Amino acid sequence: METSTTHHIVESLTRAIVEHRLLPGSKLAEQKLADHFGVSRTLVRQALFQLSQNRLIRLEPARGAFVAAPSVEEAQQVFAVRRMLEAEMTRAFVQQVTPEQITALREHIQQEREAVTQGDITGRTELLGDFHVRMAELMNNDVLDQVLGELISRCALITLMYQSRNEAEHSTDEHVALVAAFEAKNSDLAVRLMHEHLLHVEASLTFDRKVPTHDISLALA
Amino acid sequence: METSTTHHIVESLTRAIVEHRLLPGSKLAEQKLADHFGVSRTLVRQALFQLSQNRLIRLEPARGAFVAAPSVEEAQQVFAVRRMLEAEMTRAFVQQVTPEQITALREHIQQEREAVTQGDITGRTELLGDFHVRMAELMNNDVLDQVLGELISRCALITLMYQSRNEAEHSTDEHVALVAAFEAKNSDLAVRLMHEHLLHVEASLTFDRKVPTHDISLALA
DNA sequence: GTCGACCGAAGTGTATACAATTTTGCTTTT
DNA sequence: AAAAGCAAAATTGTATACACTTCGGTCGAC
Repeated sequence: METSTTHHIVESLTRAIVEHRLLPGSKLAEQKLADHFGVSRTLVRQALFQLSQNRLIRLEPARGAFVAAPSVEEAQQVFAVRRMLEAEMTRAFVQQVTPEQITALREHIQQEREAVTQGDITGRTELLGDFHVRMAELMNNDVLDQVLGELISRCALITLMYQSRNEAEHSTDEHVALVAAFEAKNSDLAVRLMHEHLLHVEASLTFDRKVPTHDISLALA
Repeated sequence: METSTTHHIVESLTRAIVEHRLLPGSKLAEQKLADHFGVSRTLVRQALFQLSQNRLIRLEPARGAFVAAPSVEEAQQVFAVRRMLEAEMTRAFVQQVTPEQITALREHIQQEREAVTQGDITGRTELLGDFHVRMAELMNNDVLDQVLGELISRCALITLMYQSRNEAEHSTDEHVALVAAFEAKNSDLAVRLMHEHLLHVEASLTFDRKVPTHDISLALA
């Protein structure tokens, strides 16, 4: 199962949603997608089901698929879980971090800076989230990667909608401070910095800008 | 989408796997399942895909679906994540716990005891895991429920395989101690007890009993 | 006797056909 | 003119048909 064709459709739709070429609330009609990708509805339906598991779209019985519009509230819940999980992850990370890993994280931060200065909004959002996933990867725990990866991708949409350039720069600075604490093997400091970092990112999202939507009842609520 | 028929198939297969009527490694042929449930392969495939997302089965391209045989190693990774997440969850829980919630947890523990004394292995495993999910539910964070629920169901299979009655009784006793710490609002103690509790459960799983399997290459390895 | 190639059966992957439901727009009624 | 009802079109849900891959076994070469 799990063919590469279906995967390609998932990737393509994911990019479109994350890059806001498809706005929250948009209807995703199966036949139109099938025509566009040159496949049958079968594969499109597989892809849509997978996207619904990633919370990028919403499936309504007999009505179809719609691009998800994650609420700020939902993002706050995700951040609450991230703070719980990543605080302890950070503590464990500091205890087993190696100089090579420090170097790798610093290289990652360099990429973040480039994306921020170049105004690559999608790239910077992805890289800023990936910093945390990189940490998880370095701990040799596949389950941890996966859980954290899900959490981060789950609020990627809303982060994209709400995060400004200044806030992105601030995040990168906080990543720098975190790595310094890792290098100093100061786990208490690292945990505190991580906790505050996540609070800052969350706080930057609560500015209630208008969320574009096609769902009338939601737009008028 | 997401029809009730597909859901029924998922539930039915889940029970069969969790109750060990289908052993790890067993092949799940689409047509046989379709005949059994009186539906087409289409719905069976949807159900199988969903089960693969829950890690209850493994899908191999062009080869089919097989009941998962989670390794002890994988379970250990899940427990490592649970310790991270639940330690902090416990801290937050104690800060906002109410007397009614204490009562509700004690009632839950009573159910655990009944399942243990009656030798209801499936029931006790589910209830022992549910204690942790109940805590998550009481925190009004849907994302937390869901993430923790996934983690717990993910090692339900292996817990069932490896946990003895004595170990189950021990778990219940630890739940009692935890609730006492909640009631005393002693968050440091509660966090420590939770951490140790999860270590104990994990330790009880590492006895390397033989895992029944139909996968020859794995059986001979 | 063992190894390898080929062929048939079985099973999965994809497309298409058909059924059921929803949506839409027109007509009718008040 | 607005609302309700109805019928056709569009869309989703399910089944089936067909293509392609894998698996087992037999036959033949060495």
